[in-house]
Amino acid sequence: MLSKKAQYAFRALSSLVRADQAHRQSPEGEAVGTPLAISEMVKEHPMSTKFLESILLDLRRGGILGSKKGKGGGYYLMKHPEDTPLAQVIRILDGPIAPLACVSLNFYERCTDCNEAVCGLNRLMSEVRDANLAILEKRTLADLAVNPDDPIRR
Amino acid sequence: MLSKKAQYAFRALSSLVRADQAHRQSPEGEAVGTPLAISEMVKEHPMSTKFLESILLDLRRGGILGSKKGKGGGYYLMKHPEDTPLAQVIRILDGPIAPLACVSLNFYERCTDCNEAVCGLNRLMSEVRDANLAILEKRTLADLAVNPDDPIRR
DNA sequence: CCTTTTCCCTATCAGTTTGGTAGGTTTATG
DNA sequence: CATAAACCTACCAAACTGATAGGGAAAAGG
Repeated sequence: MLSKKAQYAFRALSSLVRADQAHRQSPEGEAVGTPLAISEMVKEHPMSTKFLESILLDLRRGGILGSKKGKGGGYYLMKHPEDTPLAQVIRILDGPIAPLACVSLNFYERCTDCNEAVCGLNRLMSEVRDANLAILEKRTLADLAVNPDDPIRR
Repeated sequence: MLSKKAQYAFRALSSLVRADQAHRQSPEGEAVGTPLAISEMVKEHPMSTKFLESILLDLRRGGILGSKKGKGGGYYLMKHPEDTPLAQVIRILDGPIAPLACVSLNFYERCTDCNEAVCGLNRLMSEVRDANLAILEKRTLADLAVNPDDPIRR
């Protein structure tokens, strides 16, 4: 199960994606977006401001967000939404995606008391990991903001 | 990530599957297997006896195992190994398989502050859930005990 | 400058979960 | 009746989770 942390992150990120899209559509749209303040995100998705703050900080340290201080400041996406897979967000906030440390690509830890080469569970959980990654590495922040009722997209 | 509880469960279950197989191959093999004592399982997979005890109790309450008390007693599988999907074991010990309660089939809880019909995260996490279930409902206890180096199976 | 607005940082906290231990009760076997 | 096993309840320390508190540092605008 995703932690509240990751869930809140995805909500805030969906606000940031929309801000990013609006920004890019404007005439003088640049690579780096107009910052969106925490207070704005909380207005859209009611939650503890301080808690969200710590989450956004993590995402910034993780390289997903940039920030700007002072009046008119806030957070913005460091890349195009399509270039940040959901997997990256989850890893920063919740850690491993794999169901076992001994099959994790990014948080690997040796299994102390099983032979990985012949361990049945290891093999099965590798399957599960791959199935998860197939989705979470392909799906990106852009997919978060999509409204399925929108007219056909290309 | 799977809890230690689920991991230990899978180890013990792999012992029980092998005991079950041995039993079925014997001349007078019956539907219900010869019980395997906790002490035997711990001999094979070193872990806290008492902790494993509580896990096996959960599996019995969950309908996966049967038990027999007294001398010569122990635990045995209630069904053929191929008839118990891994998903069932995980649900008993770790709860939901879905990454969000609002997309869980067995532990569903309404999302208080999002409209599920248009929530992007909900849609994406349903995808993840389905990918997981495709594996965990298909793979069974029988797959736990398979040795990939064995000669070709049919 | 000075004020306001914003992000930044550290510490703390109550509640829950996790992994595990202790100690005894009940039931079956020989 | 002794022994071996499952069964049950309670307890515990450590970690994690979700959240709060209280400032500090920097940018922008007057």
